Amino acid sequence: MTDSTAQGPHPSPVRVRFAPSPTGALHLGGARTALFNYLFAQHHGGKFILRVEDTDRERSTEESVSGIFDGMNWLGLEWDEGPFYQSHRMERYLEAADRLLAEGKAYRCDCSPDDLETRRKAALAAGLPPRYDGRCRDRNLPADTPHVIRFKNTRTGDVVVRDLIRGDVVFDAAVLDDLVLIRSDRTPTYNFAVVIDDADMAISHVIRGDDHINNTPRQILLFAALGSPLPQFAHIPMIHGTDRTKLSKRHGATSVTAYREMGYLPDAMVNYIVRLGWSHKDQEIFSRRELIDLFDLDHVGSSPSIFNPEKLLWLNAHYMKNTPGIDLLPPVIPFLPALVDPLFSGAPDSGPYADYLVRAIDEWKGRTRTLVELGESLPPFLDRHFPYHPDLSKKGLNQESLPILKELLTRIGSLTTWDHDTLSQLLRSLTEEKGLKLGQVASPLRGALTGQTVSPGIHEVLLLLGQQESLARIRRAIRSLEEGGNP
RNA sequence: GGUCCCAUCGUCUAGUGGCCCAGGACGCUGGCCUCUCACGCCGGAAGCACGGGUUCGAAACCCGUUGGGACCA
Repeated sequence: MTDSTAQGPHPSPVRVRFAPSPTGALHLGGARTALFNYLFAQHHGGKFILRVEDTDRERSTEESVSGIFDGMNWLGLEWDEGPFYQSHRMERYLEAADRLLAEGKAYRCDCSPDDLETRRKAALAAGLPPRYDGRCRDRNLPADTPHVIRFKNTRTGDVVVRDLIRGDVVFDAAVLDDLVLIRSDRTPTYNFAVVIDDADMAISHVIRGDDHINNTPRQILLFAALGSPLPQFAHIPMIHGTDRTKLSKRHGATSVTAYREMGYLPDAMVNYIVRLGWSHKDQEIFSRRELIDLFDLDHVGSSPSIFNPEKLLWLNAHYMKNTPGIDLLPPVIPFLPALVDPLFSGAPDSGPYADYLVRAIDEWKGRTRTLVELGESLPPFLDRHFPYHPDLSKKGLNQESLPILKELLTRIGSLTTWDHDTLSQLLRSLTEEKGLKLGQVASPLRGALTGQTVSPGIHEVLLLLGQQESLARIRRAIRSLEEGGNP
């Protein structure tokens, strides 16, 4: 295996993590972060760890947790370890904070929010940065008074984030605050819990959204204070909506499972989001195997990208067309409408019904872009009672076509073989004898067979429906024309 | 407001100093194929934000400007 990261061979086994806060569904940005972590782990033969950052009990919900798992499963992003929950590790954070306290690397602080606010404003007014002034640093407050635990930050020098995607990002330590590690209610803050977890889980590479890059210098200092080895960092750019702001609910469907409901295939989704920020030369289509073989951090771009639903649609159409009908059957079943007079009885997932459906899917899948469209196209082939499209008389299914339909009824009825060549020859000789173009026969026939103005090729439609059903449908159209003028 | 990041067609991107008066893809568009609709194929319009450097040479390196974004407050 070749190593492709900027900093040479990994000194330790590759262990990456996806660490969502369960405060909503798995959205496109989160899914891409998870995907990049998954692919990186797979590529390097490492481990992909799932960690639920649910320390915010107010905003975290069970629904979000299961929604995130659901989304990851749908996309096929299997994790090797976890899920771990931060809410189950509260004792661990307290213990780590106590150790820092004992080592003089942290201190208790009882400044009230009001005090803090007053001093912050005063600092601002005096033209100073509005950070914590360190009042409690050396007070050695007793443990039995209400307090927060703050990190005793270094105040001089630079903190350099050696980012695999952005290069070195330099922060002035003086602008970093004495950040709170443990709140007065004994819960850990985000930055503290993350560092403890990443250290405990021996994470080798932190691959996450670049909305976290400003947190990184603080985290680096915490790793150092803890005496834990520093992981490598890779901050990937955000995905934006069309208005170029961070993707959120305002931009419409942003959860990945919403796309499942809209009839998208998980492989198309994966292929789309992997190309948002990552590329391999000019290649657009990647199999899962290729992704694992080719993925690297070197070719992750550094500018944010905008979600483009049109391209996702195109990719989905591509995957629909290139997926065997048999594999499209299970996912399309939920999109089939209820039928009035079905050709088959029973469930559509097995037996002759399933066999027929697979053939119908194979005829249609190249003309539909989503499972929703596919599901909508199938009913005329599954149901004897379909309506006639209002444009059909214009398209040729009208009084003038009556003789042709009757001729078709006779000739098709007398066939003893039923294959593409026979049907093709039948239609060819009929058009030649009558001096017609194929369209003048195919169009009314299509209307009679399907009630639709568009369909797969006329021979394929006949083959699919079978001789008896085709004849029944032609008879129905003739009757309807004779009785009602137009169908 | 502070800190940090970003900047190639409308969008996703290739590009790691000469192969680029910039390549691919989506979308748009002209045509071909054709029984309908798609698919497919061939063609077209469309971009290096701006200004300075560095260099024999800059989309690429540096500085600045402008614009955008994220985080914190």
